[in-house]
Amino acid sequence: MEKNARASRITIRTVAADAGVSVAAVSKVLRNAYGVSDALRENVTRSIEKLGYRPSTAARGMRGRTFSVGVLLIDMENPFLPKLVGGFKRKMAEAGYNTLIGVGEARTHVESALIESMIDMRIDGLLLVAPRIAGKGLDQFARQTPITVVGHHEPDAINFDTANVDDREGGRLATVALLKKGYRDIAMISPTTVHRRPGDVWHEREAGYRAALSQAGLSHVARLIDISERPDEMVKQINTMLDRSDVPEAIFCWSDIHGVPLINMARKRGLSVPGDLALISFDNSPPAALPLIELASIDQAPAHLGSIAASQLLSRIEGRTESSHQMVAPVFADRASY
Amino acid sequence: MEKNARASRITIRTVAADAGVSVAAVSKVLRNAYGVSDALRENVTRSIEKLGYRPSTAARGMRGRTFSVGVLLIDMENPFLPKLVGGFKRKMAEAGYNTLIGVGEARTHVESALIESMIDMRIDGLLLVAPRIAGKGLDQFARQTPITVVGHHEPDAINFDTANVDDREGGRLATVALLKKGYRDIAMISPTTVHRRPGDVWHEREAGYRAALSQAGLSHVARLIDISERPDEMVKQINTMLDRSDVPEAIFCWSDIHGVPLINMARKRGLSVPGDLALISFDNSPPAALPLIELASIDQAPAHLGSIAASQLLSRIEGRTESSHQMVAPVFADRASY
DNA sequence: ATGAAAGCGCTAACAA
DNA sequence: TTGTTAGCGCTTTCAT
Repeated sequence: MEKNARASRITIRTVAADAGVSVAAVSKVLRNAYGVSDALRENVTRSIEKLGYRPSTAARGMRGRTFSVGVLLIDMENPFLPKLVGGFKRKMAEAGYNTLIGVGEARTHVESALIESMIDMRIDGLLLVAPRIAGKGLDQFARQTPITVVGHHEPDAINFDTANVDDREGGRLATVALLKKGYRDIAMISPTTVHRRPGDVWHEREAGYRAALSQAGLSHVARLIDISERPDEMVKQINTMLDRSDVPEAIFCWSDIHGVPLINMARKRGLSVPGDLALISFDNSPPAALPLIELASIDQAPAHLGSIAASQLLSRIEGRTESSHQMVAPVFADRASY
Repeated sequence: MEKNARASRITIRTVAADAGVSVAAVSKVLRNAYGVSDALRENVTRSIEKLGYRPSTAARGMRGRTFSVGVLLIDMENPFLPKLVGGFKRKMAEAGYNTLIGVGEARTHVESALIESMIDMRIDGLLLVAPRIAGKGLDQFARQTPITVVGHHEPDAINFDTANVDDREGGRLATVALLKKGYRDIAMISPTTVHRRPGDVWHEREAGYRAALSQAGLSHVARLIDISERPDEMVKQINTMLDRSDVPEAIFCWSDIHGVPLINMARKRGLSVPGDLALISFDNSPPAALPLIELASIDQAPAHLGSIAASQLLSRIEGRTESSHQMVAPVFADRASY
């Protein structure tokens, strides 16, 4: 450290000296520990405020809790995420916890590094949002810190919790809505080629799509159209699809990430949505609701989901060991795109 | 801690024992410190890898660096931010630093709590993006950790650095573009009533707007239209504005946050943009580029800005004490909205 | 070149 | 109820 001239810190010892008590006494007041007289508490509190003392999280982390939790986001660009994080953060704040966020960039080694780094900082728990790491990898980390996962189903996991929208039901809702309008040629757009693992949300959404078709006796029309996660490739793929002669009547798109560009590009080509192409998507992110877009979408109630995840994490931190796997009901954001 | 059965940690002592050396030796290898033989280094490195040892950031923070930096974001919703953070994060990662993000919600006390919490975790430096805290408040924090500020001008600050787009020039560019098209009745939309402090970006953008009008001999037409930061109020205000009989010919909007809803609502009402209303905005965030929106906007080169901020922070961490205040040139993202 | 030992700022037994 | 004290996992003199 080049410059150690940075304001010399006020430590627990400074406070103890000022209040004329032991450091243990100050520590107890800090932690609301049992067995402190009102007089002592008040005395210490006064000193703390007078000196503007703040306990060092780093030092606390070496023994007890840091009262900080981490969130690992798959990326920052998905406009669906802010509300999720907001709901989580609010609930954690009520319980006195700070929320720190890391971005995993959908790359497993970035994710691992970040998770390890947060564990090494002694955060008290971790929320993973649509992590690439799954199964045994998660279990491994769950041994080191309480973990809740959102955006990935793993109903049999016992060492960590999950909170998800019922993705299957969401896929079913969307498909049924299209069927009710009389569409029969209904395709689904989804990343079908990369990173497929059981528990991934697009598996579930696809299952709902197939279930709805099946129930309508239309299993044979099921058609999956692959889409890349890279923006430039995605644009190409959408163009290719729209160029073809067999453009579906209706499309259920696994996420607004792809649904919003699709509706934009289709209309820009002069296609009428829903006239020439009906479209329902997933996530109900803010862009889908823009007046010029009006894309029908399945809402995940993200703030609520975040709040549930926070509750799970809090109780894990408090010592719960049985796993909790929660699902919330999707809500159809009905708009004129189908 | 209820459950301390969590896998007992591999510490520096475990490694030292395994390698048959002292903890000091291991620490030196860890930090690439001076005076370690190749044999010892290799020996220790082998043990570290064999045991899968990772140093505790919390413990490190008590003495040396944590190799983690914090980012304080004003919010997560602004689609302009991800690229900024991405550029910053990439550069910091190259230098071996981890990036942790906090969200200040545009509320000074949330910001303070978060900054303090990050300082208490012993992060090595801090990037503040459009903070509400300014001036002396920033100086106070800058005494405790290296700080770089983006999205807020404070060219005279000596204890921290700033990196910004030339907001004034951006405002000028936008206004000149409107003037060149022949518009004369050009208004600016900006939050004029709340939280105004010198250095805020909208001051600068407004100055550029006024400068352009002035140069065209049109100072007298300058008209500021206030806009709220709360989404619901904002919608009301835009409706009110569009209801009036004196809707401007052209509008320079301080940010896409408001420009995107505006162009949506205007067109939804049947107004042609640019036919009935010309519009140029600021930030060039992804929604502005959507085919159905095509909103001309001033680009801040956010990834570059983030990268510059990272360089500043790194050199501060290395001990630089003179301040650095950098500006990058704005780029006009020319689209058919004016 | 290597190691012993004294902290860093806290928490938590344990004593008083 | 309060204080003493032994760590937590590291870094960093200072000896050797």
